[in-house]
Amino acid sequence: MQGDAARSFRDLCEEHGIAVTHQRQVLYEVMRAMSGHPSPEEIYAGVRQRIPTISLATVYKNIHLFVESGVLREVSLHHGTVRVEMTGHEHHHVVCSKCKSISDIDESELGLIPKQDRLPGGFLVERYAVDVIGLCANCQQS
Amino acid sequence: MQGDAARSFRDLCEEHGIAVTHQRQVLYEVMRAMSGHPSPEEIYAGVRQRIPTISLATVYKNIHLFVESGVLREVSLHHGTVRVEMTGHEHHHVVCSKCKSISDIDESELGLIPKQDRLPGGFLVERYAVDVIGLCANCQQS
DNA sequence: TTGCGTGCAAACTGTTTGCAACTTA
DNA sequence: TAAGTTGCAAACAGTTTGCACGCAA
Repeated sequence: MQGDAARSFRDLCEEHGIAVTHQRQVLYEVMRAMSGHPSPEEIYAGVRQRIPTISLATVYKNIHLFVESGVLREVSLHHGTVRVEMTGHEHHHVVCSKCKSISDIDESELGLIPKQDRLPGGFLVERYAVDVIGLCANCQQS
Repeated sequence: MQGDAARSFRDLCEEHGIAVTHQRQVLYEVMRAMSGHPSPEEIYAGVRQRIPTISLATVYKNIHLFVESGVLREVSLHHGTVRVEMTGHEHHHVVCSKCKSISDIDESELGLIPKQDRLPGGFLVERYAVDVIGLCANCQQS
């Protein structure tokens, strides 16, 4: 397992021509293990458990690098800080407008979205990001 | 026209129990006249043409107020700063992942999205916000 | 008149940058 | 060894807050 993850990360770096450093490897593993949509601070806290001397600046620099490489995806969720998630299976987000909690929803649960590859005007579609906004079960009570 | 806008703004304030100040009225009119998804700074710049002494803090405070009242909607678009838009006809957003430009797209142009009022788990849906992410015509050339 | 709203300045938060020391390839 | 990466500290941008004064109701 460890071996597999290490290998694929090594490959990933090779693909994108970036160096394999201890920090990056741990960052990657920590983010893999984190569910949800962690903020840079949360990732920083996680990595610090294994590399106490890591700098927040390094975390930011590598988050950007990973986003550019396509390892991470930047998620835009009516939030104050940056949130990221590992790129993986297609899903969308359910956001409570009151408590701001976020959960994932599978595309199949949402009902099929009629996707177009190209929009009038020549826009080339990469993906659709759907946020379902409303009230979660808890917040409906108040 | 002027009269209508002033009247409806007055009503809006009454509905929400907030005072009608000169600043708020101008803010509202300026934002109405702005197309797209202005940032607080842009709104500030616009209002300053008519009230040069207005404070940025006032702009922020009233943006929050308007968002809470439902006059404005906070838009979440892979951007560094807050963006808002007037609430009005339903539309979604097309975002270029390279140059970060944003344009609106009407729901009808997008193809129908099968909307549910409730999601498994009891989540009560208010609305769907769809971001179509990809490359605009310009950015495809490079 | 009373309380809400404004403007100012200072504080804060999240993020970015410059640079010397150190690792990776 | 050369190029890329790290950690630190300082700089920044956007946003928020506290408070005295002023205006709407």
